[in-house]
Amino acid sequence: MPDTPTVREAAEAWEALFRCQVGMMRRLQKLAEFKELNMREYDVLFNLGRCPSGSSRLSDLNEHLLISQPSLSRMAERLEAKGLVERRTDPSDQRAVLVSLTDAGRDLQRRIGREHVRHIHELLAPALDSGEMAQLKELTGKISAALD
Amino acid sequence: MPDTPTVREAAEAWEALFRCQVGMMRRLQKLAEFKELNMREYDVLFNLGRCPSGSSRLSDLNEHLLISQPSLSRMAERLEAKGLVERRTDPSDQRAVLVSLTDAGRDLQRRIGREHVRHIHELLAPALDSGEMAQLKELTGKISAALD
DNA sequence: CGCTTTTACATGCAATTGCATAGATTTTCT
DNA sequence: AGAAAATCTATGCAATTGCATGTAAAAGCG
Repeated sequence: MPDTPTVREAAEAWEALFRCQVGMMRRLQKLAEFKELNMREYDVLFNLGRCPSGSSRLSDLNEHLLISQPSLSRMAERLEAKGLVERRTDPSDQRAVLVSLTDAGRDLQRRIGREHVRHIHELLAPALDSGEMAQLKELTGKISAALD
Repeated sequence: MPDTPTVREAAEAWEALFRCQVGMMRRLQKLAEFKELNMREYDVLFNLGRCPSGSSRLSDLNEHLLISQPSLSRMAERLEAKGLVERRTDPSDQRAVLVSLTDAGRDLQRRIGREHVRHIHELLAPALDSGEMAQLKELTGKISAALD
């Protein structure tokens, strides 16, 4: 029967997850697709890409990232300078800035994304079978859900 | 029967794991235990703490971290200046630098570690039961193993 | 409605980071 | 052994980051 976890069990599960993430990241970061855009910047484009409305406030975007608010503010500036995103004041809240992908940004995100996904598959497929992938997705999904 | 995973299944599992990690990190980073030492620095002390020999080459240490080699080199400098680690040339390889925890470093790592583990438990326990923790540990462990 | 508090983003500035490279040692190869 | 290649760390330097703070707009409140 599912027992309530001990501190040790939680710590060991987290450590394993963390190490796994570091190991994956170390390999993924070096790949060619992140030559022109590093993972942090790609992550911004990726998050914008899956915005239902097509645009997002900087502050909302920031919730999904590990970087600080000032850092994101400046990254948005740089991405705009590269022509990958557009920034405009939110008409319904003059304080806020809405960011959205330009066509070039969307293209680049997709191009990098395809390579990225291919490499993820290469790294994970030897380790887990189809059922285990589903388990991992479910377990980590539960944690994310519990954090909100 | 365990099927070989599709690209999509791998991508979804990875995305779920990644999001989970970001969510956890965002919460953990802000906590009081990382006021005097940020997570990256703590991670260095943590890795040194579990070195069987008590010390590690910078380059070996670097394998477990996401930061670059020059960045670790300078972080070691700063940690030494804070009296948390010691650095000495590896007698068996004059190029290498062995880093080890000082007593103060070990104490600080343990003190932070206790709080950290407590908070990890607080975040994870509502999400997963004991058996699920074990599953998560095993799945992520398999991935880490496959990466080597 | 005025006044305080909160929220959202930008900016000054010092600290940290990564890239490219150098310096020193070890390893490999012939 | 001797030359060439690989390995390990350090450093110059520009770019990025975070912290503290500033500015402007919105929300809350008596």
